[in-house]
This record gives sequence, C-alpha cells and structure tokens, in this order.
Amino acid sequence: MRNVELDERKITILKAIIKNYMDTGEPVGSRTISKYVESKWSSATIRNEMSDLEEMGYIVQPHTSAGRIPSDKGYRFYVDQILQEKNSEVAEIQELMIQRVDRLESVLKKLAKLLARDTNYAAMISGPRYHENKLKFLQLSRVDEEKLLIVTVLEGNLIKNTIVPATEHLSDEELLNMNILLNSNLNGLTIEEINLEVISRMKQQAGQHAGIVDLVLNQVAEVIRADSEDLQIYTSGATNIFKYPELSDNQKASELLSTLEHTETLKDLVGGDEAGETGIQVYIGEESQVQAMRDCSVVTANYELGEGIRGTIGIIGPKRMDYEKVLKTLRTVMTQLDAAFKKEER
Amino acid sequence: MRNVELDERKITILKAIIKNYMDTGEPVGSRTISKYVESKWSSATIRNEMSDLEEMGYIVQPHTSAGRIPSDKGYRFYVDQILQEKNSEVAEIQELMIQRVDRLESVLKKLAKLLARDTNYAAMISGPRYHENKLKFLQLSRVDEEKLLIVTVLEGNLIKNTIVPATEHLSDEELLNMNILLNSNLNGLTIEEINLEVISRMKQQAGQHAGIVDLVLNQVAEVIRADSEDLQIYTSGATNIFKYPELSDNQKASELLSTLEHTETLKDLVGGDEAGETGIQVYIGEESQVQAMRDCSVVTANYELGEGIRGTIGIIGPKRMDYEKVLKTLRTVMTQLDAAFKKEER
DNA sequence: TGTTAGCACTCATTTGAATCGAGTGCTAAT
DNA sequence: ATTAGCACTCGATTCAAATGAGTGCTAACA
Repeated sequence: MRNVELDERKITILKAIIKNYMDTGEPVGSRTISKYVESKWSSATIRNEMSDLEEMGYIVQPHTSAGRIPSDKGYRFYVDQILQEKNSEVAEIQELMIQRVDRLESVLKKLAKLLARDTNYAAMISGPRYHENKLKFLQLSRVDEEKLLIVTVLEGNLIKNTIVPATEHLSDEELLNMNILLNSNLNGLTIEEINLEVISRMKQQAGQHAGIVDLVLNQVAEVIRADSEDLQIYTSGATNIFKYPELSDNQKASELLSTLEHTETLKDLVGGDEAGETGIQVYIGEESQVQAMRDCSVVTANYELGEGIRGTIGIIGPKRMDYEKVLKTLRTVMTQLDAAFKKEER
Repeated sequence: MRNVELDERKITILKAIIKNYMDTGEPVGSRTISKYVESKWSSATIRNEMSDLEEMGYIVQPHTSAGRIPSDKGYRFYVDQILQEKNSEVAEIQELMIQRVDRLESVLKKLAKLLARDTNYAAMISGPRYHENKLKFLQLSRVDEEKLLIVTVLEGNLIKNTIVPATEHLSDEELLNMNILLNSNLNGLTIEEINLEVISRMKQQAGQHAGIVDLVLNQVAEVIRADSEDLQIYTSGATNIFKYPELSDNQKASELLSTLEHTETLKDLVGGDEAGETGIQVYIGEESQVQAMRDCSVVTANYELGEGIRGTIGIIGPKRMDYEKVLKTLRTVMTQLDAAFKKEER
C-alpha cells in the first residue's frame, strides 16, 4: 500500500526519528539519523527531508536549533503502520495469574499489576460491564433470627448479596415457597420487564407475605442500578510515569496522577465501545480528549468473557511508548483472558 | 502537668516554631517568632532559647544560617500535647456518605476519598479484619443445569459466593437435605474446629453425595483463607503530596507514591493492633519504620463495627501536618462509622 | 542576672554574563 | 539530486558575584 504523501525515503527517515526518540526521549537531529540509517544519506540530505516532514506536520521542533520530535500526526502514521502488520504472534505471558483464582475482581487487579510491570507504563482495567441484565436466579434465606439474606444472580454469573432485617416471620416452608415463587416469576426477565403487572401478580400469589416481595424487588432494583453505575476501574503502575522525564515534571505528574486516581475521567477512556477491527484503539496526545493526557498516549483493548460481559484494558504512557510491544502485550492478554475464562466455564 | 525539661517560655516558643513551620513549610528564624508571639521577647532572646531547644533535640537546622525546623522529637512533643487535651468535639462531617449505601467496600472507598479531600493529605483505609472466623450460615443452590452456587456467611455477616460446576446431580429434595446437613453440622464452628471427625461424620450422613461435602468444604476453606490473606486497602488523595514541596521532589514523590500503590507495605502500617487508649496512633518520620515515609507522618485510627470486625484508617502527610485537624477528623469519622453501622444493624 | 541591641559572619539561593555545543538553514560545489 | 561547509540560533551549562535570611557572640542595659 503506497502512501501518496510520503515517498520511501521520507518514510524511512520518519520511522528512524520516531524509533530513536522512543529510545532516548531527546529530540533527534539530522546527524544522528544519518548515522542511524547506515549512512545511506548525509546529514544535509536528511535535513532537507526533515524540513519537508516538518512542513507536512509529521515532526516538530521544540525550539529552533533543537532536533525534531514526532508530532501526534507522526505517531499516528507510525501506529497505523504497525496496526496494519497483523503480526499476532502470541507470546507466552506469565501464566502465574491463570492459577485457580476465583474472583474476577482479584484477577483483574493482578492483571493490571502485571501489565504495568511488564510494560513499564501505567495500566488500567475496567471491571466488566454487563449489558444484558437478566435475572438468572434468586435465593432468599434466613441467616439468623431476625435477618434475611437475598442472593441475586444475574446472567453472566454476577452475584450480589444483601442482608436485610426480616420484617415479618416466615416458616421454613413459607421460605421455600417464596423462593419458588420468586424464581418462577422472575427468572429470565430483564429489569425493564419487571413491570407493574408482574409485581402485582407476585404479590397476589404471595398473599400475606407480599411485603417480602417488595423487599426482594427493591433489592434487585438496587443491585442492577448499583452495578451499572459503579463501573469499577483498577489502575496500577501509575508511578511508572516518573520513568519518563517528559511526563514527570511536578506540574504534569501531579495532574496525570490525579486523573488516574479519578475514576470518573477514566470512564471516558474506557467507556467507548467503538473498537477497531482488532478491538484495539490508540489515542495519541489530544486524541484522547482528556486534558491531563495531552502528553500521553493511551492504548485500549476490549476483552470479552462470553455471555456479553465486556471490559476494557488500557495502557497509559508517554507518546513515545513502545507501541509494538504494548500492542503485542495487549493482544496476548486478551487471548489469555479469553482462554482462562473459557476454561473456567467448562 | 509540668514538664521537667522545658519551662513555660521554651514551650511557647517551640509551639510557635512548629505552628509557623506548619503554615509555611519554610525553616523559621528567630525574628519571625519574635514578631509572631506579640513581641514579648526580642529575637535575640528567642535565639538563645532556640539554641537551647536545638541542643535538647527538639528542633534542627537544615544548614547553618537557616532557620530551624522541628525534629521528630519536637513533633512528638507537640502531638503528645494535643492528645492530652481530649477535646473530642464531634464536628459535623459531610453525611452524604451515610446514605443508604449497602456495600461496605463502597462506603470505605468513599470515606477514603472524603478524608483525602477534607484533610488535603493522602488517606488509606483497610477493609475489615474478621477476627473470629465462625461460620454462620451456608446455602447451596442450583443456579442452572450444571452449576451450583455456594454462599458462605461468616460471623459478622461477611458473605462470599462461589459458583462451581456440579459434579453430580442432586434433586431438589436432596439439595434441601444437603443444606440442612451442612448447616446443622457446621454452624458456629471456626475453621479450626472443622476437623477430620466432623468431616467424616458429615460424609457419612451425606451418603452417596459425599463428594458435594468435599466441594463445599474446600470452598469454605478457600473463603476463609482468601479473606485473611487479601486484606484490602483503599487509598485516595495520594496526589495531595504534591501540595507539600518538601515531599514533592521527583525522587521522594515517586518513592512515596509507589509505596502507596503497594499494598504489602501499607499492611505494616495498618496491621498493628497496638492502639493507644483512644485508638489513635501517630507515627512521626522514622517511627513508622517505612523507609519511603521517613519524611512523613502517619496517623492511624482503628474503627470497629461490632462483632469484632475491625479495620484501620490512616492519614499520610508531611511531618508538618495539621495534627489537630487530622486527629479531630479521625475521631469524628470513627464516631460516624460506628453510628452508621449501629443504624444499619437495627 | 536576665534581656536586648548591634555586628560580623555563614551559606543557600538568586542573578546575570560568558561559554558551549547541538542542530539548523542556506549556498556553492560536485 | 546530493553533499560539504559555514554562519547562525538558542537552550543548557558554568561560574562568580550579589543577596539576604539567619545565626552566634559580645557588650550594654535594666
């Protein structure tokens, strides 16, 4: 695929500039490149080409008499190139986490930590978003004299518990009947489908214990509401940003770290569902729309655990992040997560 | 209560130094103090006293020809003074969090955020430690064709769920009996009390479904183990440290923030049970034993939610933190937490 | 005898000038 | 079309002088 704007040589030089800048974090000058590319061209030639590239907006000069650094547009070009080469070689990532870990939350936290350590960037990972909130199972139990336990299981095996004070006394048999009543009426319904008709029918069936029905329904509503509101986001390795001088001056570091602490803002990054064909999105600089991240790049990937349970993983680093490595790592993790939960299902 | 070492004037001056340093973060000189204390004494007198105080170890000079700053010993003196004045006036703290929030975790997270915002220091809060891990209630249900749900409730209403594949088929009636079997045998036992004898008795009673008993017991063991290992710690406001120049140089900030990210280390701070008479502990500088916090002070308070459920709240800030405010805030929060959960119980 | 004014001295920090050097743009030669 | 050469730019570094906050000491004072 030819590029109409950039000829072969410009591409080579642009790539060289970006690669070099990734390593060093310093603006790179013509001489450096002329050595880097096996002295195919002299520094003067490079200078001319660089001048062109600058005019086209692929690189910028932080100040006169400094080398060039890639602009957002430059990075974008580079990333697009990589995304095209679908080299999805699945490297072995530490499998330590795929031990028998039961709770999803715990897996996600560990995964974030792992990602941060591996990449040396900051990692964030959103808990799953459950799209179809269908009720799968309800269980009402008496946990002690005056307390009832309501267990709600949603499609996708999301389980929530609540303990409520028992407002009225139920015998063991009544409890059993209530459970049957609840499950036969509610199973398979989404929250929207639990309308007044369903409710009044249930209350009628429940007879004198209609109050309990209310209790349970309130709880169900609460669970579903809470779940869709409290999107959990785990971050790790935020302090990795201190490894990159261009991010770690006090002003910027503070701003960036605050943002990483502030779940609300992260939701913007993680919330979008517009996945590329590979499920991977790259935001360079201001593309992310998040002020504090204008000097960063953010790479996000969506994972899916079957039954419509989706979440997002994100890596946040300097613009000069090692895109190749990050993309590869994310692809691997997605595969592994997938595999792990397929296994769990069996 | 007289102090044998320090006379009235030395105390006044020492306090003035500490207060002033808290405001400004700058070393404070004799002239400043002489103005500060309504010109009762001249700067020269102050100088003499300061010289004494320095010799006694209450204040130090960062370098010759700089003002003095309080030493750990100085802060210690100051804090001890405050702790003596038991002014436990319970200010009204934002009650927004004491709404109907059901999940403890969520309350704790919000609380950490609130504390951090209020104090302008970093806050951490540990999830509850359950000391007496007695089984209170077990419930086994069939959630769909090939999956069983095990709900474990421990003393103190800690609830855990697990979904496991059903290894053998149980009829509704058998399931009911199994639940009775489980609860009648296990309720009220601690993990240690579930010995081989109990287990073999249960298996015998279970007859052909002994396998299920194993399944459940494994789960119970796992829950209790996981709970005692995975002490959750929530932090918030870590970036507040950038507000204090003496902590925010790159080296220190990075170190400190890493520590705050690293749960293991925080456990050391939060784990200890040696509460003072008020349940509040103050660690100044190296007293905390945590390297990265040698320039910080850490104030911890234990909260208790009845039934032996305990946790710890901590505030981390510069040595010159406003101890009075922090102590007051913590006392308030403890009271509120207590009240909130007393209410919840009813 | 305790307090204070005065003064010489110290030393981190600030300021500004001089220098350095990496890198560019342009021109002329190849 | 490529390259060598050179003047020029401008941030970074270095260094010394100036600054000023603060001390310690001494002598005068109440």
